[in-house]
Amino acid sequence: MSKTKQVYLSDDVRKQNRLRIISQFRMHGKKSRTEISKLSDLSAGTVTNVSTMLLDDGIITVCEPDITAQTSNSHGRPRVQLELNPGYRFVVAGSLTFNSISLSVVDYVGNKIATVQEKVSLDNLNGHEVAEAILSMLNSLEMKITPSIFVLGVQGLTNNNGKEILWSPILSESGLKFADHLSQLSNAEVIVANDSAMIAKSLSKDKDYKDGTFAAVLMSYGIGLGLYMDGEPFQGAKSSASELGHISYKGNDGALCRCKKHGCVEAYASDYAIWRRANELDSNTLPDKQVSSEDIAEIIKEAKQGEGPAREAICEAGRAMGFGLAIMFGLFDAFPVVFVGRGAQALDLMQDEIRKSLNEHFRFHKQLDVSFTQANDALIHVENGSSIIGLEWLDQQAAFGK
Amino acid sequence: MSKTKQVYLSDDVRKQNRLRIISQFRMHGKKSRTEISKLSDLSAGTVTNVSTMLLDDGIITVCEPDITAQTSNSHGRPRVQLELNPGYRFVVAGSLTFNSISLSVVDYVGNKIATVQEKVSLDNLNGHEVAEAILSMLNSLEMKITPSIFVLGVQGLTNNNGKEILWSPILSESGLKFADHLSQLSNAEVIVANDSAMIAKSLSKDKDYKDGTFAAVLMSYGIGLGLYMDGEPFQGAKSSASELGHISYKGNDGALCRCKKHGCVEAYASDYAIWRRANELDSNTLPDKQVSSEDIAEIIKEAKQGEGPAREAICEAGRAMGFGLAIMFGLFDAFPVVFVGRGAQALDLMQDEIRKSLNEHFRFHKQLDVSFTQANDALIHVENGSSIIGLEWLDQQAAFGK
DNA sequence: TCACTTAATTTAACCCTTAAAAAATTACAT
DNA sequence: ATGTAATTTTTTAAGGGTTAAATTAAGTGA
Repeated sequence: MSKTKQVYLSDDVRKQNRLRIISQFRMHGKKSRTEISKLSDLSAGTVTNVSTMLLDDGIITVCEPDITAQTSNSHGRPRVQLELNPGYRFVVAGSLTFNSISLSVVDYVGNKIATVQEKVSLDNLNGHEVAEAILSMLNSLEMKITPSIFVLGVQGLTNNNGKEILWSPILSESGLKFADHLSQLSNAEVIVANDSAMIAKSLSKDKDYKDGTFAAVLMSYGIGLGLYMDGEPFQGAKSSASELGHISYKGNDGALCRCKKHGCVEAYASDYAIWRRANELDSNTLPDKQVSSEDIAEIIKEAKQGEGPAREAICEAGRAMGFGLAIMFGLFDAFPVVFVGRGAQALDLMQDEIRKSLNEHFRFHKQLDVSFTQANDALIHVENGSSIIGLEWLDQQAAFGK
Repeated sequence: MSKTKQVYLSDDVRKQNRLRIISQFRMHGKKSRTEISKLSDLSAGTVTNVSTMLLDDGIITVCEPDITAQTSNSHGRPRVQLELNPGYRFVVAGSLTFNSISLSVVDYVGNKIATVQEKVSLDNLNGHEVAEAILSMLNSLEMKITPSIFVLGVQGLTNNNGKEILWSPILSESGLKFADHLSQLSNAEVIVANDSAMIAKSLSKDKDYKDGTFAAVLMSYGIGLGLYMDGEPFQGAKSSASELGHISYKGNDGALCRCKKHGCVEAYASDYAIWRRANELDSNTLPDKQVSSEDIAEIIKEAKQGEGPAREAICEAGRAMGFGLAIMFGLFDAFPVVFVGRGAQALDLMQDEIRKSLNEHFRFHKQLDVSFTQANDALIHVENGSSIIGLEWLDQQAAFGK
């Protein structure tokens, strides 16, 4: 029944309350003790005690009284605003894609204080070399800070523990204990996570999706899926993302997929599939070209102009996607979907096909009222999600000590 | 961040520890204070305090010293065994099927103290009448106890809150707020839950599956699915079970499904589908006959004797099931499956086909080492799972007070 | 300057846990 | 029988945490 050994000693009460107060600052930014007391439902006394400790530990700081705020025109002792101490710890949030590494240094408040991006073909490098590349990029920034944690979004399958890249299209090695490499070199915590899961994490903080149930579908080199149920990320039993891309859409006489089987959703809805179809290439061969954002933009432009192979490619992608969603909604219930990535920019063009296909394949007696939206800048969301993960990890450390 | 308002006040510490101790008795049966202290990781003093309260509240009782246990040949003050008080509260655990209601009265320890089963065609009754039928069956037992909670397993889709039957093949009404009907008449708590979910709950207490990840697949009138991930039941966003039966297996030119669409897994793997195929009927019509256990047993017998329509029906069911599992495993990762119900009795006959189809449709880069087992007596498991749910509810009430 | 208001801190009471001491209850040796 | 050792259970005292209430701090306004 109580699997996880939970101890409700006074000591843990204090730790829980530390986290509670830190979380309030994380959510709301600058707040006075009184406000925190109300928000956290803890007594004023407790907030005073805990804040004193957090101040001592350098986790929060006292804000300079805001001169611009003029007379507060309120009576009584003025509130003293506190906030998370930006310099307490630092997160490196990053994203690894097939041809680039991009990193951001984020302070404890969540401000991005530096960014660096480099074109690198990762498939030539082994785990150790990737780790070295990351650190040398970081060194090039010549910052005087030491990051406490790296969080990296990667395309592909990662282990639930955040330590291994089980498989990734952008790396030659598979089953890579990547975190260990970087961890040893940097002496910091390392978490590797699925890029779509990071996008979903980022979106989950949007007020539209907060505490809700939704899916982020990343349409680019492959089809990624990040799922939130009741505000909590959904993960597979052992590995990261659920596979939407490799649902069998057309059976084994369908188009060739990167996974070497035929008929997967990905073989119709990913960027290479759309490009292949738009260029009227053989659906039984994989294009050896890396499809670029410009290629997709071009196809979308053509598709908008009317009937033709470009339009047909987009529509077929929509039908495959609708099928995949129908299957997923059957297993999970239906929920809003946010499309992200290059392919998502064609959402308005393919939305009708998605819905038609979804309705055709969706089975009875569940509600089917879902909204589709489109989010731009997949990369920003990956980094943002990674940074949130990193900050949450730091909050845990700050609350429960090390 | 902290969505659910969790209060870690001293008051709740006591309540948590009450639950912790109750759970130990629930798991291990008769135990002395000393043993509970070790098991629960609470100090002897706390266990004494809490047990005293639990004894006062009638939640636990002192066991009669076991005369047969002879000299304990141990020095010191003998342990006093305590156990859950069987008479503290009672659960009615039941199962509603298309042609019967079956109920068991279970005491607080978990002993089944009475059972009653009746043939009733539920599709002629409305919610109120079903509730009345249940209570009159209970009255016929002439027991002097008042149940505190009813937990009923039903085929079909139930709401996550356990109060509504959203859709069930055995009832004419849909969107039925069934719990309210029975609750008002009985003045007790009522939970309605999906039958497959109850089967999975029951199996989750087996040592083979405890704390694990597995699926219970009920093959009978339809295809039911009960899922456990890391020892926790998986539910859809709003409604109960995930749908394995209505995954599109053959596309819209496939066999007719009860859901009025074509090509669902259920249209090949459910008992009516197997019967239809074995009897070489048109796959575009639904048999109006309710297939019985005997019908299925007969088909299995024939299938064992060699090639022919019976054998082919079973194999086709296996292929459909394998396809459904492949889809599911893609989304959730692969895990052991327990087959239950009439159709499951053909597991040995269809296992090869399931695995072949599974391997064919399962997509790359996830482990695929799953065990298939077969559990008999679906009904027993439904009732057992329901009873566990009821007892857990009572434990919560006992710990946190009302 | 004084009354008034609001924020933050301190105080006193209370709850719960634990470790240690005490009490209870038995086995066994003499 | 009786005393000693062993073991379980209860009691006690100390310690940590929380809260409500009282107090102190720090402003506004007349």
